[in-house]
Amino acid sequence: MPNIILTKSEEDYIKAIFNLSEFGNKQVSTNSISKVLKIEPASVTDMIKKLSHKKLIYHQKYKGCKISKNGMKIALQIIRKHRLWEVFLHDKLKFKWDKIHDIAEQLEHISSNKLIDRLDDFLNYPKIDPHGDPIPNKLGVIESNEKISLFDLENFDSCIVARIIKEDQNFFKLLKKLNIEIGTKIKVLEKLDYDDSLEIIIENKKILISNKIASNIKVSKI
Amino acid sequence: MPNIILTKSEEDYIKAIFNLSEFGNKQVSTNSISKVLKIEPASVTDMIKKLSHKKLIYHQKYKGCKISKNGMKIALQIIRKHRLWEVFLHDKLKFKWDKIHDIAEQLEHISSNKLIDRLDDFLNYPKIDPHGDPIPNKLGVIESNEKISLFDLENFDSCIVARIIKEDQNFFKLLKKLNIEIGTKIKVLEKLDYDDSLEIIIENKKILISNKIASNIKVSKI
DNA sequence: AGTGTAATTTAGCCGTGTCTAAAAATATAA
DNA sequence: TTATATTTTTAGACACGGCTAAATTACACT
Repeated sequence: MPNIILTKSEEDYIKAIFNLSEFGNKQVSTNSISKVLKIEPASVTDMIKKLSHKKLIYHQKYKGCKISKNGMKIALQIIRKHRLWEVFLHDKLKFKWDKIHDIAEQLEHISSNKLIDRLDDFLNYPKIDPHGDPIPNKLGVIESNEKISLFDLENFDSCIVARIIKEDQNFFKLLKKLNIEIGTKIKVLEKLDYDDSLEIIIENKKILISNKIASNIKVSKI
Repeated sequence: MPNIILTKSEEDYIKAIFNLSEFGNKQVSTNSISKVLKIEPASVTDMIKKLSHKKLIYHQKYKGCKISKNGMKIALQIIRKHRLWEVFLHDKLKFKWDKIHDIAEQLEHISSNKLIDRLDDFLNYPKIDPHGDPIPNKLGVIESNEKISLFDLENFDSCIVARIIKEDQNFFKLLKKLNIEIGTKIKVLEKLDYDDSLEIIIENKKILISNKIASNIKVSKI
């Protein structure tokens, strides 16, 4: 059980590295971290050294880094906090699901285990956040019920939107405009050969979405 | 309406200076700030210069500082946030009233006006926090219903504890041990001439408390 | 295999917010 | 009123987490 106190910056890096690592399996490049955190590569290198010194990641010069067991535990706790706060903001404070991310980004750095456990209890131990992302439990375990991507459906399949992969704020806004959110029913009409975009029906309206959009929407078939 | 973004440190100083200023009336010494924030006087001087430059306080060399109109507005917003979060922690998450301060100390720095307004609504626009401290409204206005200090009661007066003046964590712990909290009924038996301590009855038990304790407990006479 | 480009690291700088040590101003007491 | 004590400020340093510019390494392509 690592109980190291990290700065906000360190936590941001650990979370970013974890998110880029596909559950700790992939080597993460300095540049990719630089991009998601909007921090220059040179600065990223500095922080990589620091986190590597703290044994939260492994680092091979010029070869990117890999998150350690302890780093992963910490990342999962931060993600847990983030997602629980999102549930609070959405369910209790009635924020719209596309407005909660930035505030949760701040709240995730509040440090008190007791606080987060009580919040979890207060919210009734939710399993997913308002974007459909699974919430790790106290021990960092994620109940993984991986959904299929909208892009992988066949023509004429119907489905319910289960999860929105967090791209960025613009992606949320776009989905809002298209009336797509968790629970929305979608029917696939046709996957176009031309550019792999998808013709779908939402609430009796036919629309076209790109394959990029489709692959970031996870669904359950019905 | 000042909408300047301040760092956590700057906010801590503004709050401390406001608290020491007795509603902006009193000149606040460098040393007193140093003591409450546990930061060396030399560092305090630096920050005073910075805040003075931002017109949040006035500063005369060697003569301490005074909080400005804008500084006061900011301080009141921070205090509002702090106290609303305390209500949340106490009423919703069921934290004991003597455990909430430190967590609220972190939460008060979360910056989102919308968040705090929704929280206020969610909590049903509370007028006081769990320590009995009044909560400023959106405009920074405090509904002041100043209570009398326990120390100022006469022999054989009865009262209800209305407010605990925030001294420090030890004071809270002490009161907890004495079974004194907001709403506790107290009867004064005698103010002792010898050292101004007070003999009081709580739940049929006679105890002795110092004048320092008594003067930091505000009550309503019954 | 050699070379050019992209990724990464090093080196050196800067603002923030802290510190210590010493100097200056103010307050207090003889 | 003068000496002493206390408070406050100045000066100079440092850790942190950024930056830019330059050097180095890795990789991809002919």
